[in-house]
Amino acid sequence: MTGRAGTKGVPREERERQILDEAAAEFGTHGYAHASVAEIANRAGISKPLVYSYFESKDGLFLACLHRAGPPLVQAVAAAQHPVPGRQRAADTLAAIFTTLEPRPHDWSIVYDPTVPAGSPIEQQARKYRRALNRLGAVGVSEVLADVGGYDAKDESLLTQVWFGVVTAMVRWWQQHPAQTASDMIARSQRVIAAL
Amino acid sequence: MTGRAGTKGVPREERERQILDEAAAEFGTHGYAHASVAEIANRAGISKPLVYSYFESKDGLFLACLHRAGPPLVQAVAAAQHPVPGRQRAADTLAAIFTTLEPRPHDWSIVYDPTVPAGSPIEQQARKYRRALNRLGAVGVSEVLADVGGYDAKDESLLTQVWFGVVTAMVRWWQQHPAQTASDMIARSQRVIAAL
DNA sequence: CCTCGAATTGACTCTCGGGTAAGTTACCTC
DNA sequence: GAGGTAACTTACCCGAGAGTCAATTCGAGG
Repeated sequence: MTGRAGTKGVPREERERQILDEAAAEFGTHGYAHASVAEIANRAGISKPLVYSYFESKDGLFLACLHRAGPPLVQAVAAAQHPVPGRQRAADTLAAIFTTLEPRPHDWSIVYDPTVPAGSPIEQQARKYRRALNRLGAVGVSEVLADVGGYDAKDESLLTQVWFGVVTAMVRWWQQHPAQTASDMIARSQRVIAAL
Repeated sequence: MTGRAGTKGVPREERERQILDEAAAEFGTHGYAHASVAEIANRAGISKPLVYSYFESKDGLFLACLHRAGPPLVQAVAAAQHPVPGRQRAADTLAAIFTTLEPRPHDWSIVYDPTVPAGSPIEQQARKYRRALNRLGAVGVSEVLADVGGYDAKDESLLTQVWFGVVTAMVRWWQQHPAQTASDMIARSQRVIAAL
């Protein structure tokens, strides 16, 4: 933005962090396909080639965001699975997700970005994280369904997708109400779950 | 695809219907921003300029899809609102939605397409339909919340968003399992709702 | 059978965004 | 203070996709 070339004294590590933060926000709001690298550079106050010099490509940049977002989520959700009844387990899982997402709520949208090109390496990586989360979610789901009985495998798949639809909806709502803290969200989600 | 110009004897009205069908599928799967008019033309077995001669622009094409998708949904959902307890009302509403969506499940994704450019006329039109559906959904939501009490306006907004997240998740699941009929979906959704 | 309009196309332009080449500034070291 | 290197930029290339133009074929009236 200065118009002049030459270093500004910001070390690579710190710059990379700034870029990743802005990229996560941009990818999270517009999705991979709509996000523009130039816009990400703008937000970070630098120029496009610097982004390309640190991360090789748009894919590389997204992948870096993914690798920062995915593992903490998987780990937190796995740690939240205790043998308690369905509603409580759902609430615990949501609490773990909100806590993990506190620094960057957009990270969820990155893992569940529907606009990444099918078959691309980034889609495969995202799918790995999603599959891990899916497996964890399916446990709670089948437990809930088993209580009532009379269901088939497709019902299970449907309810799992509904569950992630619920999480996604809550996270998106959070993104639209950034003033809310993670604790606020946990409290709200508990009230909402109780109402069902 | 013939390679030759000249009429193929298909009257405008029928061609428009074909184009709209393919456009709905394409917009529904890839979203407005990713959908390519050339690809829509391909699927319909015609060339791009014909699409532009019937619908003026990509916006015009999307708008036509919107106007075919929105009103039936709003009307069906409105008609499904009876003064019954929360769970039952949700099931009724879902049944109305699935029935309306039977010919083209992608129509839901068109009304809720997150990739339409903000501020554009098509976004404003889509927002109108969404707002209508939202108002109807909010009635059921506030009723559900009132039963337990101790909630605020933000909780209401959150639960409304969650409700539409649930519907969207179910419709998306349907799109991935096209062999299911509307009746199948209604039965599944009822089982799932009962399990909560 | 001749013309007129509707249906239809190949081939073009223009813009936008990913990606690159080559150069510029500042600091650090000897 | 003369390199060398890390942090930066401007200016460009190129492919994809929206949108346009001029021509071509066919069927229906006179």
